[in-house]
Amino acid sequence: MTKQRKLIYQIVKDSMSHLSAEEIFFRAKQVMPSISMGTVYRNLGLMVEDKELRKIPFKGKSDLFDATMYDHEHAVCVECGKVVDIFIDDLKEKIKNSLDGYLQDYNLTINYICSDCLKKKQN
Amino acid sequence: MTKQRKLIYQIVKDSMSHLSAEEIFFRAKQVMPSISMGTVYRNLGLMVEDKELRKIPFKGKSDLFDATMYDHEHAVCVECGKVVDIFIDDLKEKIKNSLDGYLQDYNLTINYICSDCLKKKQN
DNA sequence: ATATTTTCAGGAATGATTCCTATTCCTAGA
DNA sequence: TCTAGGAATAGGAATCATTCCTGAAAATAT
Repeated sequence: MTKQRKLIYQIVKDSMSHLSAEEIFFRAKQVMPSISMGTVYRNLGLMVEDKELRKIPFKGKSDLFDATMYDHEHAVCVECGKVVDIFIDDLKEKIKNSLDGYLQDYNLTINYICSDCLKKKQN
Repeated sequence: MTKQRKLIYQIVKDSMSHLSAEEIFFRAKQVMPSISMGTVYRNLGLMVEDKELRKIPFKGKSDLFDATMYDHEHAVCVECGKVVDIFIDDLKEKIKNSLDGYLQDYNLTINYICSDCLKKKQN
């Protein structure tokens, strides 16, 4: 494991939020100024393959990455951009049961308005 | 409703499959050779807004469009690219219940290997 | 220590989608 | 019927996250 990869992993692991490749790149650059975007993307991709990290794809926006590996979904507030984890019981099982074939992976992305932003809109 | 928009709608409506903007553009061009990609995208976007069409986003690939407006999800075979409709009971309700805020919309994309491709791989 | 393999930095290429601008099309009213 | 004004179009440039490419550096094996 190269030092670049270790650094990238630590940044994602230590973060309590979901980070984009660009954000990871910025943080990594403060520690290792010579690191490049290509290295960030390549290592993130490899770690996702190895199931050390999870990639959360957002169409039209940047992918986000986190180190939380148990099953959960993601909801984005369309007003403030906040991303929260969502748990839906047995979603994976339900998908498997509805499917004629082998389930490789799935992604559920929810767009919502968080309660904070709802309150602001009412005023 | 302009004739471009009517044509685009008919192409999507008449298709039994899920079409990309490029495919729609290609088909439209055969009827109306002067139509442009911008027009296709703009009208698709407007019709999605008006809930006449549904957009199925695929990160890293083209969006697909269909005219089937009831709740359903989509599974893509990672081997052959086939897209099938999937039904999961009460998914919308379950999402609402897990969410602290207002549900705007959601998208569930499933990557799987269809039974045909599974058979081919076993040989 | 040297050869071989892997990874890197930096930047160019990609490709779906959006944006921009000048032109064309519609439509309501005179 | 004619015309002014707004709406929609064609065509192409711009965008932006991501991937790909290349020569250099680093790690590992011999």
